[in-house]
Amino acid sequence: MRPHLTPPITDGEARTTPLAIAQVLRARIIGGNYAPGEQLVEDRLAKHFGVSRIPVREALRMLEAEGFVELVPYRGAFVAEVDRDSADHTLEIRAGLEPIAARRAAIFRSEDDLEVLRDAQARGDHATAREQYELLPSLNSVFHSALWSASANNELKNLLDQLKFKIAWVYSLNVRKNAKESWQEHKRILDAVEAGDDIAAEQAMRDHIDAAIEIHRRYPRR
Amino acid sequence: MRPHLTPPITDGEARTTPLAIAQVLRARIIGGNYAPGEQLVEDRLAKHFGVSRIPVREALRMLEAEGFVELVPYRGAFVAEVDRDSADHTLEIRAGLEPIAARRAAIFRSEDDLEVLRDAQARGDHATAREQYELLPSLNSVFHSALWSASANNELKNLLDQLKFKIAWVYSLNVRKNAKESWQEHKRILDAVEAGDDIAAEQAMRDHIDAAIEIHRRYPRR
DNA sequence: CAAGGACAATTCGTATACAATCTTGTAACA
DNA sequence: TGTTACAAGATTGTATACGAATTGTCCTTG
Repeated sequence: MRPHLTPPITDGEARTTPLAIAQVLRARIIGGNYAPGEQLVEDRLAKHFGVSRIPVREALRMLEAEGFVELVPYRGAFVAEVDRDSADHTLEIRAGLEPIAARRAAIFRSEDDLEVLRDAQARGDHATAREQYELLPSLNSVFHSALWSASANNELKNLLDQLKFKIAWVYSLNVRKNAKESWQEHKRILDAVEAGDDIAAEQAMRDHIDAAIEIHRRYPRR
Repeated sequence: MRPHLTPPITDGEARTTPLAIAQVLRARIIGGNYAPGEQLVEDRLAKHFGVSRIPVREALRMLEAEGFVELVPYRGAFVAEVDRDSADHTLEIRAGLEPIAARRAAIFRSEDDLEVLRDAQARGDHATAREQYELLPSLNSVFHSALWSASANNELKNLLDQLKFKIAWVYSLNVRKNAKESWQEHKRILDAVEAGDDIAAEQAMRDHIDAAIEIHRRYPRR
């Protein structure tokens, strides 16, 4: 399967070529390999990945929808600029949506959801206690993703899944310093979700996001 | 410009062919011309629009990002199903975002923004008083769009602009009965935005959206 | 008669080729 | 010197053609 280009596209397992290309490009944009505003020339990318321009174009369309590139007709694709303001704006959107997810999760969570949340929480605590900070970003991602799934609102989950990459981009440089507080906040959210207390879950998540934004404001990356 | 296909694509002015096709398809999906779950065969659409499959594919990618179609690799594009739940879920997302926009609008609105808002409000009141209900949906859209612009959060505006179509889809059948109350609520929002009272604006918008959801729940479309 | 496999038909995936458009540099002109 | 016109180069837009995956059908086989 995927006849022409298995070698260059290193991504683990993407069902289609455009998806694989999009993942690589997204990771590079988040990782800062491309300068903001830089043009992504289709032909160059196509040669780089060893494919034709068609799948590259589709990948760029996906990244456009996620806000990582801007597509200008007859001009090309340009890496989006993430200035201080647009970072704030993205976090503000997150602040509007995550509390809703938490509230719903407290109502609709299944036993399986709780399982995953408890597990992520335990691993997070563990890693924090041992100061294995490099593990935290992915554990954090697991915790939040599990909450979105538990919210039983698929549109919301999809939206937050998309935002996730952008938030990762925003946060990319300053990994949150106060890991311990962060996982204490998670604990509070988890407790509320377990108890089925939707109001408390919403409030706990609101506090959690606000704290993250506060930290982000205090230690600006650029 | 747009060499090959000016006649079939009736859209007003879209800069590129895929955009024009996407607009037509979106309108048809919202308008109920395609059954939910129905497959949109690229070849058929291409012939219908008098273009090749390439621009059709790009249009479908856009609609996928907006949640109107589902793209399955090697199977095709299918019109999304909007059941009762997913409609609720979309409205819930809106309920999370619009109050933020209103709060920010109260802080950042320019004199031009206020101009547009006052104008929309006046026209809405006028149309309501004369019972010209057919004018209300577009005026309502103008009012809300102006608020999003005034919020000075471009990411939020883009997101709400996308959601707009889906919300239109959700509401498509039952135009809100109580137009008068709706525009009284707008008035309250506008007053708060004019006064620069961000807390009041946020609360007024929250009430407005909640009322809309309540109506929607009371008069289900399917 | 049910289960499994070969095959055909349909549809998507993408490589190639060429047309349309935009940008930039240059030269003629006021 | 500043401005416009134009041509060349680069890049995107899309039509065509063919390869690949999926699905359904019909045949075989136990």
